[in-house]
Amino acid sequence: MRTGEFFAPTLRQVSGDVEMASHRLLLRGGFMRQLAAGIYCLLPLGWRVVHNIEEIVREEMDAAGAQELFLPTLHPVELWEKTGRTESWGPELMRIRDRNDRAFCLGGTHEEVITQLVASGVRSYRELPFTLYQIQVKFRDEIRPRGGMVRAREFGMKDAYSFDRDLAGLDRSYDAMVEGYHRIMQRIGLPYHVADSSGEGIGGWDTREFVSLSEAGETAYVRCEGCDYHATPEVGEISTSEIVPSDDPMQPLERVETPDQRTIEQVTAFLGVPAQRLVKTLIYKADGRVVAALVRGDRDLSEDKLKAALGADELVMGDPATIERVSGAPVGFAGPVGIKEAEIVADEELRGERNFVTGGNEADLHLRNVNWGRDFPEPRWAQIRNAEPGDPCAKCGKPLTEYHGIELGHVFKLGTKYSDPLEARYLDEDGERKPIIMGCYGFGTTRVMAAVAEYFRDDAGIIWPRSVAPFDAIVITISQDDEVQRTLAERVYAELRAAGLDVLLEDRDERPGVKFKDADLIGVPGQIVVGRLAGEGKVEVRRRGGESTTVDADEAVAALQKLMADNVPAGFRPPE
RNA sequence: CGGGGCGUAGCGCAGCUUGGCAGCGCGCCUGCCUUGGGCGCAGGAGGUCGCCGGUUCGAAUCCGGCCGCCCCGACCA
Repeated sequence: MRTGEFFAPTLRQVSGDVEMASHRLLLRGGFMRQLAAGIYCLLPLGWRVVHNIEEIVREEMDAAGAQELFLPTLHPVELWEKTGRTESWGPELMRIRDRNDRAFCLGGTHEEVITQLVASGVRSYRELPFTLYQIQVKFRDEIRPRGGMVRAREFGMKDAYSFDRDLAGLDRSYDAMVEGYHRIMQRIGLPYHVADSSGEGIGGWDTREFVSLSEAGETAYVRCEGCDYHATPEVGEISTSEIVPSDDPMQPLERVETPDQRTIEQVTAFLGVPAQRLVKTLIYKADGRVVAALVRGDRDLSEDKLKAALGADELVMGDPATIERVSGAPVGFAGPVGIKEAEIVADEELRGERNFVTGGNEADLHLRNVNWGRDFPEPRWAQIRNAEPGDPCAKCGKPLTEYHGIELGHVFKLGTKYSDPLEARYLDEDGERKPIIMGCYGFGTTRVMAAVAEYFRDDAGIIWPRSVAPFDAIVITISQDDEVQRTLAERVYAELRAAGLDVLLEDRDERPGVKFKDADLIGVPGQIVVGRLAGEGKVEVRRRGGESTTVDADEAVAALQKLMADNVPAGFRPPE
């Protein structure tokens, strides 16, 4: 391909509004253009990168035994109603209507469609197990898209679904997918971690995320340096062995007027008490019954952990009416003392706390020197708070640290969450009809492009790993007017292509600086410069972000292949 | 959804406070010059100032409404 006819409009400047480095570089390099908030055109360069990522994913999915298919983007809304996800997804589900006013949505994921499909095609245990996948566009009406392809409303994703007879089969299918994901990440070359996480909008257990490290990443994770345990804060396990009962004497219970002081910040400021001396009371409904969850004022409640502790299928925040009913006070003053109707679940950490401040279950009232066992019955204890940096690791006791990352892959065991409501069943050898056991496995292909650009870059532009690079190499003439250079460049270009490389020939009549800047910006791994040494038959061979050498034109192909033997330039360090 | 900011030439921006010829840089076109890191000189094209309405002799500028985009925050009692 010749640059003169290749559609890759690079930009010298992009709006100051665009903050994330990968976003800026992908726009500047002509990989993508925005059409609307969170919606992007992939230009030839960007599409080549995504295509390369897709090919790696496709090969590894096939190698793991999965079969590719292609499902519709338009889904009848009734199908989503059957699984209750029109409710749980709410406005994130993109909805449209057809000419007959029939309600459809644009697929944000495909559990419903594929489960219904499989339900209609599987009769017997003899037909199981199998795993299906597709590489498709997904639509999610995100509250706030950001970072270009990091969080878009329309994005590319590979989604796979496994169908098994039983849990043991699911474990095998799941392990095969996890293994495939490791191979995909290794082939792409992006450093990554695997973190325990929660089911979010999909639902399930043994959920893990494949995460690319990035300070610009929008998701926080905790990690144990001691045993390399990684998790999202919502599920990260904290050791409780350090909790010791306080031997502070219990002080007499005190009522304090706190007019209009509802939030933790307000109450700490008003009473002059640090947040860790407060206990906040959060009212939830778990499968319909009311629960009061207690955590220390400076902690975050983990709905995932609370849900697990209660063994609940559904957990939602209490609505204001419920809160007022059980607490007898407007929202903002709930507390455990004298609360009605609600089961009290307290974070284990509170075992070690005495004389804390809670809401008073009366308007404008808080209580000081509250103690469990005396002022309210000993609650049910469970770990229901988010892990934070500094918390001891549950596995080895070392303090957890925090980092940010970009979630690229997410694997779940679903069980019968979708096969039950959609009646995807098979007849087992004992003659019994049983629900198919499912797993699902997502991988964000367009997001990977952004994550790679975020990690592999320098001040001049992107430094693509060979595995996903839009081209293998670019041949640049210093002076396009110089016939010797032009001829030699054409020869090297032809030889590189004959060697099976995907090559750009920079044949524009631009000044050298412009060509170099553009070549660095788009980040093609191999650069061959045909310049003043062309008369001697010599060219310069460079690795973007790496080493360079001057060789005889005859040796250019071999020299380039040697410089590009590694997927990523040796000694590469990410910025910052 | 709450808060903040922005919308002016293909791109990046100034002008708006104090109403009076629509500007700058880059890019683009033509010519000359130049050719190892976003050259130089000369000439030129290119605008419904986001949209609708109002005030005014006169609106990019003031007022109202709408649309779009960006950033921050969001069940924490």
